[in-house]
Amino acid sequence: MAQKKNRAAGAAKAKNGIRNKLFDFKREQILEVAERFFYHRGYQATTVDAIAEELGVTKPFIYYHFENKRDILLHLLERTMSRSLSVFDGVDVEKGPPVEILKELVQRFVLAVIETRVSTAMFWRDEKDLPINDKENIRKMKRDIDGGLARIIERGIESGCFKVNDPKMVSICIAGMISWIYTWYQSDGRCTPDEIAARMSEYILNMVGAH
Amino acid sequence: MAQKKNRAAGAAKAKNGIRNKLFDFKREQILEVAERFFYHRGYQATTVDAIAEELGVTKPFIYYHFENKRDILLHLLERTMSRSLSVFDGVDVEKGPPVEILKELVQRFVLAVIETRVSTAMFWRDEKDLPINDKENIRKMKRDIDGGLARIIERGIESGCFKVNDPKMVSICIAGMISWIYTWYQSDGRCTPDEIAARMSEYILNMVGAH
DNA sequence: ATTTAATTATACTATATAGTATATTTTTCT
DNA sequence: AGAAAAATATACTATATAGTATAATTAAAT
Repeated sequence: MAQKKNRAAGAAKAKNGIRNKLFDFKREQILEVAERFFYHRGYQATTVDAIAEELGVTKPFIYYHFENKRDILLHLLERTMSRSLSVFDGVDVEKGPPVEILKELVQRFVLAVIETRVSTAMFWRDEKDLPINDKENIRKMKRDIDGGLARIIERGIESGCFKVNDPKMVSICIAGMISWIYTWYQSDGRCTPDEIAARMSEYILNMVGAH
Repeated sequence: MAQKKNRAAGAAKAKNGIRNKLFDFKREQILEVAERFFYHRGYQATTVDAIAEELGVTKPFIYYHFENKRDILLHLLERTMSRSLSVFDGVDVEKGPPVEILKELVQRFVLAVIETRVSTAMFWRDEKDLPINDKENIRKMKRDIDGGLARIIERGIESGCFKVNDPKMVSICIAGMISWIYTWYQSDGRCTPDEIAARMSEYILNMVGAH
């Protein structure tokens, strides 16, 4: 009959706006540190104590703000997912010139991966540490992204501006090539994010035989 | 002054061929189970006890054949690396028609990734669990692969049969797109490995503007 | 100001697990 | 067969770490 002691478990009350903002702020701080640590050391190898120490607090502070360790990972991954899906914001894959739309999507996608590369790495590495239904949730979002790319490629093929077969495989290839950035991008590297985006969109338009 | 008790530490003697083969065979059995477990559960989450139990032996059996847990991971990754590098066997990137060579390399690379997808996943996930100099070793091999691809693309550009800029970035894109296969390939999927290899090589030749 | 509720810390539990000292069994050699 | 060496198991240690019961502190409410 142990009742929950932390706030993380229950929904935040509508009133007390200031307090809730403070609560959210602290959660953000925890997430920021956790992200860094999970990225460099991995989820399993990161201890809750280490996160607490980095923040200058103690473990119960963390458990007051999150239900458990997995809960922290889940929040990080959900944030990354929604950022990735936002690539489609304001873009209607069913209308407009496929070449332009694909180019735009690729560029946005590249920038999103670079921006979220730390959590994207966890995405592909630590997903297995989630409970099954959260895992399924994430898989679905991945499918949505591949599906969006596949649809624009299909339209491009139908309208004759792309010359390529198997839109599904092409879209997986595109998604892979872009996602892969997280394994090699370095902020002090040779190219800026915009340059990378520009080149990759060029390569990808070549790939689908755009003209 | 505790002297090593396991054979894993010392070099195998040249004589006693049968015994060494048996020793190697047992090591292979351990590696096979470890690979499966590391893949599904991750390195950290896999216990040595679990590996032993799956094999129907006990923990000291493992430690007699390997120095420690990391040693097992290291052997798995080294095996994968050398399989990946074998993609270049008998291929001279400095001679012959770039189109044909790139096509051949891509197809081989695809098949290698599919074949070693389990350990390739670990490659990108559990590398961080290795000691620094082993990590550096692995990085070097990755660079060798990207470098080989970049070289053939450079030659293709020089000889006018590829139309694309920035060979280095192109080669990273190619390597990424192919490596990515490990995240989605399923043996009961829609395409056979050969079909995937054929399509990808086509896409990639498109990408570099081959004609 | 005092009471109550929310927040954070101290100090602990329970458990998991890498690695090992030592005993036992099996194999090899003469 | 019997001695020596190799291979494997039993039973243990040491340690790390997720999570918690409870106490102390701080903020809010009356």
